[in-house]
Amino acid sequence: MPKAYQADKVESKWYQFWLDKGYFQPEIEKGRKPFVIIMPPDNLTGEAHVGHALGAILQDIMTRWHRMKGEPTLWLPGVDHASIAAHVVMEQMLAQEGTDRFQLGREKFLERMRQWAAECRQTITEQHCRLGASCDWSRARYTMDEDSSRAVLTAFVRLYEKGLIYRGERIVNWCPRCATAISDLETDHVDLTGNLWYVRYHLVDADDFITVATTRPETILGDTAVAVNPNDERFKHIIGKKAILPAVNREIPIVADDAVDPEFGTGAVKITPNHDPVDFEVAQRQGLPLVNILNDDATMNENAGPYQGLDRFACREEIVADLEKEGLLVKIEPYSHAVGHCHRCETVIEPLGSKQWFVSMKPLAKPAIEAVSDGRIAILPNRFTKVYLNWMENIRDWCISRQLWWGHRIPVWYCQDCDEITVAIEEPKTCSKCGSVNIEQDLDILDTWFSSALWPHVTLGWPDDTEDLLYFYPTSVMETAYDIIFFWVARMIVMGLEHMGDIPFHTVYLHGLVRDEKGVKMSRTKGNVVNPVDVMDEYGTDSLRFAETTGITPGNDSKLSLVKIEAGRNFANKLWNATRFVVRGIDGQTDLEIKRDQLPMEDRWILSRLNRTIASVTELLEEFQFGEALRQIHDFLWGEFCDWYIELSKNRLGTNESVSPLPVLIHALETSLRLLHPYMPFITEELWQHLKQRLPADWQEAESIMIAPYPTTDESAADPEAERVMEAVIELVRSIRNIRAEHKVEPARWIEAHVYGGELASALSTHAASVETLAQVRPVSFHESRAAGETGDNSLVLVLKETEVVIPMESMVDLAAERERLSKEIEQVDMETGRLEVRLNDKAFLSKAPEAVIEKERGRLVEKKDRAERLRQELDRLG
RNA sequence: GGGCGGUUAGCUCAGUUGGUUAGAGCACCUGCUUUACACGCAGGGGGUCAGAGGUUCAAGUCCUCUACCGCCCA
Repeated sequence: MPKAYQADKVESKWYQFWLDKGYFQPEIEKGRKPFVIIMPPDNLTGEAHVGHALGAILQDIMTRWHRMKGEPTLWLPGVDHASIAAHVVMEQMLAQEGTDRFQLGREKFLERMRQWAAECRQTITEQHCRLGASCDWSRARYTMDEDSSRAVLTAFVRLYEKGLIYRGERIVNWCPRCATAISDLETDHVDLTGNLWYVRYHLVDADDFITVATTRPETILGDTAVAVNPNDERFKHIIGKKAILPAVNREIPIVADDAVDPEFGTGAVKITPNHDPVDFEVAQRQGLPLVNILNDDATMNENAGPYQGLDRFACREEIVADLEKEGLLVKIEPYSHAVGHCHRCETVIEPLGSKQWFVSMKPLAKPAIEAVSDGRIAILPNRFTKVYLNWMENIRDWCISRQLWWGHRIPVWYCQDCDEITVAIEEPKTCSKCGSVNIEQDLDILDTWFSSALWPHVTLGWPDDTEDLLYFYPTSVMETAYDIIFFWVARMIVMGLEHMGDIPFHTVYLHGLVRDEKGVKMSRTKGNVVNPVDVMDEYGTDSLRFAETTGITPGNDSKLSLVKIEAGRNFANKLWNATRFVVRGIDGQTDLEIKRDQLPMEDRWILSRLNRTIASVTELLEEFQFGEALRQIHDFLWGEFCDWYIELSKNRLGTNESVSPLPVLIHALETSLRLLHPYMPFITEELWQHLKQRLPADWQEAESIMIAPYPTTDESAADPEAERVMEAVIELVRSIRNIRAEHKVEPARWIEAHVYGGELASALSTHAASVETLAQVRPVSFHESRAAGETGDNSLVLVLKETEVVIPMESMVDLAAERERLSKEIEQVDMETGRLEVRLNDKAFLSKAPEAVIEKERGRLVEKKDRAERLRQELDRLG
């Protein structure tokens, strides 16, 4: 084994090995509960991003853990066609070629998309392999493959037939750049400072006028009324009269409507029903006509009269200028308001009256609310439950039609002869009512999220009753980022319940967003995206996996920094070398069985500590506390196994005098590797194989660590006595090292030490050799207690928890400094003793605190008092 | 306007049913070619847990309010 771990030389071979062995594919074992994660399908456009990597890493951790526990484990990967996002990217590419999708035509455009999609899917798959994702590629799905497409159409038809999908004329969010309607969720509201323009409308047949305020003066062209509040005394006299619209000179009525807020602007508002959701409702109540003034690209249409052909914002400027010329512009006030922007391309959206397809959400939401509120689905962290319920309880109908081409085309055909609409999964030849062949399919496609909402059951085979669907549904965990809880998670719950009659998953685990070192959200436009492949190339996959999972907590954002990645690499290297050390010891040894009845104390100690670590890590994994579980594995391996157990073992390895530490070294290391495997699969496999290769054939049955059993606790390994003694040994060594450093004793110099161990004396004395080596003390002697006057004047005395160390070392002793050191320690202990005494004299504490707590405090007090006493004696002795 | 989260060592963050003297990594200081590892070893310094009030025998942890930062919804 080389001196340092080289990830690039090691990682490449194992993924292929795992694939070849078919470890990622579960066996269907009827009667046994499987563990199932459906991977959130990656966006076609979603190039390598450490945020996606985090999701994949967490899912892989869960998957590998459950697989090692022996459960039939399925992690099903997939890719999403990302309709609108793909459009944006492809249209940019086309623009660079000086063309656009309309020039290209629908069929040619789709052909280009299919080619490009195939390349993207390849890249996405390779990235997952690099990450070590142990997902079942044989079940990989793509939202546009034949089965998925049929499922999407089936869902549409069934919902339509149940009256849960309908077509209607509504105000939708129109993105002029994407040239499509988008849903409310895809519309981001951004607070912008604009203006409130006060515009005067003359009244018909009267020398009077009414002033309205608007943030969008260009919409004046689409006004069909002015509205006032019916209770507003200022305007009562003009209700029913007519006003003249500036610029186009159309006569419009003045109506009264409760929706008008008398506090806003002048109290009179213009009504533009085709371009504002509130006005649309007013128009419905008041029977007002709709006038559309916009083309699909947000230029003004023929209804805009002289402004036809202008872009909406150019039109705004011109119309304001014209109003001013005519003396109709009363004033301009700065005004801050929320303006909708397209989630994908950040273009200002236009509210627009339009005929679209909608999902009727209210009836569908009801069971989805129940499933979460009654606990059948748990959302972690729990605070997102309220967020989910709040959204679901105020749900609005979902606009699912998109005027785009890349996606699932709406399975609806309109008869040109009788106006009947035919809704079918298979393309019909004739109208279902009149039999005419003169039918045309709806030009629109479905929102990508409509197909994503079906993902858990579709990937398992729905609408067919496949073996997979029967066995793996409902799935276990949905692991994804919290920013798509509405977009995706909520809708999956809705659709899973609707189509399957059962929840799609038992637990939703939401991870936070990965930000850059400064805490800024990564984005391509900001150029602060960390490419996981670059990190893996330089530091190895396991370093990235460590960096992304260390210190994380559910639902909280994390920052990815080079420091964490380096920490991962350093940890990997530490493990590499620890294994190198153990492996070196194996050479030639054959008797590697742990002999329980003759184990020295440090062996029993490390096994006891290992057992505690397993128990704790298991508990944390069960609670989805991945960051903390990793920290504990790390601390055990580095802080206990490497720092102490390996060091302690060195003395014994060279000799034949004592029981060989090798069996325990191997056992503790190998078990820890299995404990760590879900987090750092490559290095643990490599090291595990190094061990396996050098050990007897029957040492481990499994041919790979990833299918070896996950460590379980062993009550018989718990050994409090060994932990107590070893803690004392460690304390001993540490305090001697400390005093050496304080007195600047050269590292190579041996000093003498006498240890007074009380009831631990004989136990401690068996560690004489270890204390010698680790603390560089020789000779060292062990005694029970120190008789008065036995200690020479020129000795340092260390007063520890249960023990004392006397170091006779004339040249080291500076009496004044010693007194100060002891006084400081006494002061410290006295403070603690004081606190404990106050507590233990407090009747309230004694009567109300649990007995166990009181006992613990009593024990501590005895201990502290004892130590304080011994420290004082020592100070007295120094005079 | 409603809701949520954060504020802990110089930096990044842990600290989950309230119970020892609040931890880690990095950074910093002092030593070290100790026969696995300088991607390392040993030792050290560094925190009024944002502020105020409250509940409790006991509060970083629970409650209320305030400040600042961030997010979501309308």
